[in-house]
Amino acid sequence: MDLSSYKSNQKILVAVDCIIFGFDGTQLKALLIKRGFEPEKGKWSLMGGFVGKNENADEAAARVLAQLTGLDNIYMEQLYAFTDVDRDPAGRVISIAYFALINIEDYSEQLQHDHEAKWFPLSKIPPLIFDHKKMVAKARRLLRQKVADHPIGFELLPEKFTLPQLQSLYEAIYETPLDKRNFAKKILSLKVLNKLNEKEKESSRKGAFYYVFDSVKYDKLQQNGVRFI
Amino acid sequence: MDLSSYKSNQKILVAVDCIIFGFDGTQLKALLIKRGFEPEKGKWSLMGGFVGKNENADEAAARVLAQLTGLDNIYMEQLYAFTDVDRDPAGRVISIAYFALINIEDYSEQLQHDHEAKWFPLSKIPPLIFDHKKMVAKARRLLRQKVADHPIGFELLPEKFTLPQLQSLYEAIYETPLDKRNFAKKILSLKVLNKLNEKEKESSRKGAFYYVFDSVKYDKLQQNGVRFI
DNA sequence: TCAAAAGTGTTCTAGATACACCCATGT
DNA sequence: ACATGGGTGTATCTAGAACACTTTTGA
Repeated sequence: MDLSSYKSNQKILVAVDCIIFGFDGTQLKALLIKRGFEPEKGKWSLMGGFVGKNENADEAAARVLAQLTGLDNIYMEQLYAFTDVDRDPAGRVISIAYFALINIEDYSEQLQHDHEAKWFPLSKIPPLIFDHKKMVAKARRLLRQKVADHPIGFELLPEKFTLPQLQSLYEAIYETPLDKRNFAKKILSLKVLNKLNEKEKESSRKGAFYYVFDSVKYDKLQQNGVRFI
Repeated sequence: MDLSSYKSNQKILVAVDCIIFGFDGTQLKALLIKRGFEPEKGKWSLMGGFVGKNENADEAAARVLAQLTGLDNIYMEQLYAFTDVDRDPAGRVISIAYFALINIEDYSEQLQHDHEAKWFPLSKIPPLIFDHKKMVAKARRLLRQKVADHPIGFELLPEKFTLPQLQSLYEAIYETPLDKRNFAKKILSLKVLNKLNEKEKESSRKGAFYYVFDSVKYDKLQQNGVRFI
């Protein structure tokens, strides 16, 4: 804190913007909305909102996210505060960006229409307003980094998932093919997945066993430090 | 952004606080100041200040840091935005925390007195105001993480440093002893240090060769991804 | 000559990578 | 019967960990 009194300092609008990632089985996607008001009305944008009087930024981000997706209890994390003086042409607004991971299937079509929202593959993000492109890029870097040693990839999948699904997810995140033998070996060696006695039969004749993430086993491991990939 | 107009939303004071790390050859330390104004006057605190009308948070943090240390061009990075509603009892203030690494020798005694500032070993941080303790803890986690794959440890040392000095630094950061043979092997295998034909003779009879970090060599390596430790 | 820190090499182990075939099933 | 994707094991290589003695030199 500096020596000047609180009163003489300038107050600033504080917003949150959410980079919402989803995975459709093949591609990693981000949820964008068509901005409904000026400035930049009609342009693609991240979902955002202002931090209110009686909430912190985490709460504001959760509120904004619930508004758009109808979902609660989403995995979410603060990414970075974007504070450039002219980032918003309409006035001095800083934005605290959050990144969120959701299971794309949980997201209702209805809300998609209500908000003119759309999922875009990361390779096909349209031009975005303000500094939102930077936000997406930063979120993507954090996702890669995080997913290597935290069990957050599962947030992007249904509760029950198959190893091939999980592998596709990692391949999408890292944009690189992985060897399925080595992948299975590595993931299963962590012993944080429980195999179910049930197969997913949509995508192959043979069917692939479902697994679920076991957070209790993970927590026990956690002490040391885990590498997921 | 949300549908409500900009005007109806609440503006908030935005501060920056700096966690300043230094290394004295043995211990990792943080620079704290005795707060000179209310609330909490006289308590230990991080160095901070408000974000002004015509600067972004990075600039504000650099300004604050220069005020306290007289130093420019310091390694600095945004850490996290702390936004809890009641974090500052005097009003709604959010704080964007920065962490900075300085060479402790560059820091003048004079300024230390001017600001009633003092270096504290991380194991002996006194009670701090507001949420500053959380800030320090978070900064420390980031330092450990960062230093593993970015060449920032050097920021804490003089330009010329010896391998034993560098090793002590890593030992202080990770709070664990390291094997000097393995350490030297690993660090030198990166080939980003240049050995000088000159020895540091203070701390031993034999003397230890000085090295300097070669950022050009590092940049070439950088493409791939490096692990420092 | 001895105390104190610097410097240096080898072996072992574990994890990462590369790689190819059989299995189950629906059509 | 065959096409499709699922599942599995082994050999090799590389990086990290463990470990002890010699060198230099000022006092």
